[in-house]
Amino acid sequence: MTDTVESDTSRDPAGATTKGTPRTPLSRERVMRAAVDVADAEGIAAVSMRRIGQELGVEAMSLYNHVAGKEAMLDAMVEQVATELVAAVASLDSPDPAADWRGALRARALAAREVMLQHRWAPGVLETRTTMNLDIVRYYDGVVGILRAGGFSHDLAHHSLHALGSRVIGFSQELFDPGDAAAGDASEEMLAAMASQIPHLVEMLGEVAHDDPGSTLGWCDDQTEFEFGLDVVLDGLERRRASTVVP
Amino acid sequence: MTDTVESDTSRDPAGATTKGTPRTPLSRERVMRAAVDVADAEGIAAVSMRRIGQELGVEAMSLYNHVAGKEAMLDAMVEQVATELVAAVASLDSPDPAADWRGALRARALAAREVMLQHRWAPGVLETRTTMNLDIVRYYDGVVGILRAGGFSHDLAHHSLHALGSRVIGFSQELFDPGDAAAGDASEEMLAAMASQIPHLVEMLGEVAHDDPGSTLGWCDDQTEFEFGLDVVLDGLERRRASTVVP
DNA sequence: CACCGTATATTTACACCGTAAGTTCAACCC
DNA sequence: GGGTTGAACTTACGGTGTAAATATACGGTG
Repeated sequence: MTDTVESDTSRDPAGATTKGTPRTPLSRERVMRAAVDVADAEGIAAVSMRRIGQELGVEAMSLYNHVAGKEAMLDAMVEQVATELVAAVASLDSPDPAADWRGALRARALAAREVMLQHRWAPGVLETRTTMNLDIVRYYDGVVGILRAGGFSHDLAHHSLHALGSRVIGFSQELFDPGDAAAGDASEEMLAAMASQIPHLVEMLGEVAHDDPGSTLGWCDDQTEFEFGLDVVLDGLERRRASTVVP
Repeated sequence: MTDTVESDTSRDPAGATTKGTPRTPLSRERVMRAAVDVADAEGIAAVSMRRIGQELGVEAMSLYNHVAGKEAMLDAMVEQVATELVAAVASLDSPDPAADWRGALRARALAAREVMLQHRWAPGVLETRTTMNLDIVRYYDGVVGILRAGGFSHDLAHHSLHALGSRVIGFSQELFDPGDAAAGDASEEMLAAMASQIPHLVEMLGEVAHDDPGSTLGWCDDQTEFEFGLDVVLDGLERRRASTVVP
């Protein structure tokens, strides 16, 4: 690295040129990091080839030297999340599955959830992937391992995977955020006006809001609800597992 | 309406013109039906303004006379599904919720599922909607009604909604179709090669495939798995409900 | 009948998207 | 130096959604 002749070439963002200055080269690594950063900060919709090229001070087409295309880039993005995911799960001292499969699985799901919360775009992208990702599959393999250790038959383990669905990997889609939706405007009086249409919901909302005043309609604690749902499923599975043990 | 001079103007697909022939006018109704049809037949990706304009023998911009924009069109599309959904639920003689809330809820979810299976694009689109749809909310209201009749507190009913998630509305996303994914190519020997990476999955797959030979890796019966998962959740909820009844 | 307002359809245009193909150019090796 | 090579750039094409201006036909009124 000759120390930058500075013949004004000034601020060429690609990092280069006209003499001597070695352009800091692009790399798959850098591309992927930029893509994930943009997605984290501005949502997956903001991720376009031109946009993340611009992020790196480079033309869109240059990215194609390191990524096969957008679809491949999305694949690599979930790959990155998957890596974080296995890392989070690895550095986790969960209960021995043989003694407490529920605790082990619960810990896993919650660890996964923490990763997912840092990449809110990941669930949506994950769903659109058509090719599987090895790390994700390994994660599921671990889940099956826990179930097996806990005394599940293969068949029941298989059903359990389906029953848990995306919860086991740290998320469960919210159809629409009741906060956003209902709070569109005039939330309360609007709801009152619709009372005849949706009496049960209005009544329920009224009581829940009353019990926990403040933030009128942002009434759902994501974390609480996630854990509740997870526990409900785990309960149901435990019943089934226990009933397979011949008495 | 002069009776169609038929001066050959022939097959102008917009239905009109050059003299007399009354153009069969576009209508929000027709636009929406075309949109849903295209989505059903070719997937949501095929739904573009130009494409569905062409479907109606009309230029893309003409659609804007009947729909505010694409986002509004997607809204209307889920609205259509929601209408089918409430209709399906209405013409349903489910058990009396007061006597059998689980049966009532189960019937509802399965009826909803039947609708969703005819519009496979609907779940995905539903998730992207930011504004709520009245019929959908009404559907949820009915769910709460069943829970209440079954003896759920408002609080527990609320948690239950979250626990059930999208299952109560007839679907639960499959992360990726194990059939498609694993069967990418060389399914079996590839799996054998990965056995060390994902031992539990391979073992499970082996056994399940053995028990139910044929269609090597399309081993998951959607309907069965959906019902299993639904029942697991319903079980867990019943336990919680029962434990709130002071003995 | 002639006219004109109104509603509808079309045309044109723009800014974005992903990406195939061709071109420039700096860095390296002989 | 000359040639090679590979990364970055430029250009171009067909796609998207949609704003704005334009053309067309219909219906009611004089």
